[in-house]
Amino acid sequence: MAELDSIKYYRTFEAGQTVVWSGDQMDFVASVVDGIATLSQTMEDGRTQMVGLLLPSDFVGRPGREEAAYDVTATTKLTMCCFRKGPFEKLMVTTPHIAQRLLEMTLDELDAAREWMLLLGRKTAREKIASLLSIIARRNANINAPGGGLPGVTFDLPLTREAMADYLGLTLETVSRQISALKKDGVIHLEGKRTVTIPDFDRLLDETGDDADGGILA
Amino acid sequence: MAELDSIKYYRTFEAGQTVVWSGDQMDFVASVVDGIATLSQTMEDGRTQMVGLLLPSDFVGRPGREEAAYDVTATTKLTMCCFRKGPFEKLMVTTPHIAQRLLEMTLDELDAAREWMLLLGRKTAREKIASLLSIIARRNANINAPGGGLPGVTFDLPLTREAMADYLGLTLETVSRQISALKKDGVIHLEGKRTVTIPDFDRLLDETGDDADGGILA
DNA sequence: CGCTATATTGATTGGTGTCAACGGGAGTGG
DNA sequence: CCACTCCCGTTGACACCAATCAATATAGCG
Repeated sequence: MAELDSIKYYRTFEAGQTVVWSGDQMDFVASVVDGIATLSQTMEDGRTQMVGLLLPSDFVGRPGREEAAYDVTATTKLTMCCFRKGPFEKLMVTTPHIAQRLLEMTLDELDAAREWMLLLGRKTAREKIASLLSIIARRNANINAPGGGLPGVTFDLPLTREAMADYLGLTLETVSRQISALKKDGVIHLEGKRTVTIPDFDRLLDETGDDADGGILA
Repeated sequence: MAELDSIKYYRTFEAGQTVVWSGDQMDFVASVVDGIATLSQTMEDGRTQMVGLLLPSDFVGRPGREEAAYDVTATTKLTMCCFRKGPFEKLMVTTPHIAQRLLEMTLDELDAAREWMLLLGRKTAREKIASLLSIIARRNANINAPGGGLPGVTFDLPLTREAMADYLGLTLETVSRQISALKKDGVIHLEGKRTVTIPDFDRLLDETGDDADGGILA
C-alpha cells in the first residue's frame, strides 16, 4: 500500500465537468476521494443511460484496457486519486492482495448493476423514483447517522432531474411528475427543489416494489 | 490448475430445471461446461428480470458469499463443473493467478451488464429484439464459423419467447409481435419458431440502434 | 386423440414520451 | 437597483408505444 502511495496523484474537477469521454485514451485508474461522478453511455441520436454512480471510495478504470468505455462526469465538485496505469498494473501482479480487493469491489458493482437491471426492465416510473430516493437516503444515513436516526431522514439530491432521468431510464418530465406525485401523497416532503425529507422510511420502501425488508440483495 | 482439478465435480440439469433459488445456501462455485443457463431476479408480484445469460466457460457464484443472489435456471440441457467453496477460496489465496483471471471475467460481465442497462433503459422494443438477435448471432458465428461467413447466418434461438421477454424487459406478446414485424420487413427469416436466418447482418445491426460499426463496447 | 405448453394475433387500455408553456432563482451587466 | 438571461424545474395537452386481456393456431406428447 505504501508503494501505491508513491505513484498516486490527485486531480479535481468542477461540477458538470467531464472527466473522460468514452473512447478516449485513459492512461490511469483512479478512485473517488470526494464528490460524486457518473458513468454513462450515449447512443448516436443522443439517448443517454447512466450505468454507474461513483461515490467516494469507488474505483474507475479497467486494468488492461486502453480506452475509456464510458463517459465519466463530475456532478459535484470532485476529487480523484489517480494512479498511472503502467505502474498500477505492475503492482497488481506483485501484490496479490490488490487484485483480490479489486475483485471484491467489482463483484459489488456487478451486483449493483444487476439490481439496476431489474429496476430498468421491470419497475414503474413511481417505483423507480422511490428506489432511487431510498438508495440515496440509505447512503446518506450511513454517512450522517451511522446506526439509526431512521424516522425523518433529510438529505439533498446530488443530481438534477435530468441526471435522475438518465439514471432511471425515464424522461426528466416523468421524473418531475412522479416526484410531485410522491410529494402530494405525503411519501416525501420537499424544501426547495433539492432537499428531501422522508417522514416514514417504511412507507417509501413500500413504494419501491422491493421486498418488505427492503433488501438490496434479493 | 491441477489443484483445481482435484476438487472439481460435475452436475447436469435438464432443460427448465432450476439450479439454485435466490436466497438458497450455495456451498459451491461453478462454471458452465455445456448448455445455457440464465440468472434472474423476481419481484414479490412475479415480475421477472433476467440479469445474465450463462454460456459455456461462464462462471457462477461469488467467493465469500453464502447465499445465492439470483435464481439460476437451465434453459437447455446443462452441464456444470463445480468446486466446493471452501477449498476454492483457499486456492484463491494461495494462487494469485486465479483471482486475477476471475477479476478479468467479472469485469467482462460488468461491461455486459452495463451494455444491457442501456438496452433496458433506452431502447425501443424493436431495437431490443434486434440487439438480442445480433448478440446471439454473433456468438453462434464465433462458435460455428470463426472468422467469417457473415452473409446468411442461421441459428436456433436458445430461449422461449417468455425468456426473451424477461431478458429484454418486455412482455412475451411484444416479443412475438416485434419478431413478426422484423420478419415481415425482411430483416430476418423464420423456419419454424426457433430457427432464424439473417440475410443481411448489417441491416440487422442498423435496427439495433447501436453505432454503425456495431461495437458492443461503445 | 385430447392435453398442455408455446406462440401468434387482435382489440383495447394506460403509462410514459413528446411538445410546449410557464415559473423561479442565480448570475450578469447596465 | 433593476432588467435581462440562462438554467433548472414544473405543469398541461396530447400522442403513441407497449401492456393487458382475450381468442386462436401449432406442436409435442402421453
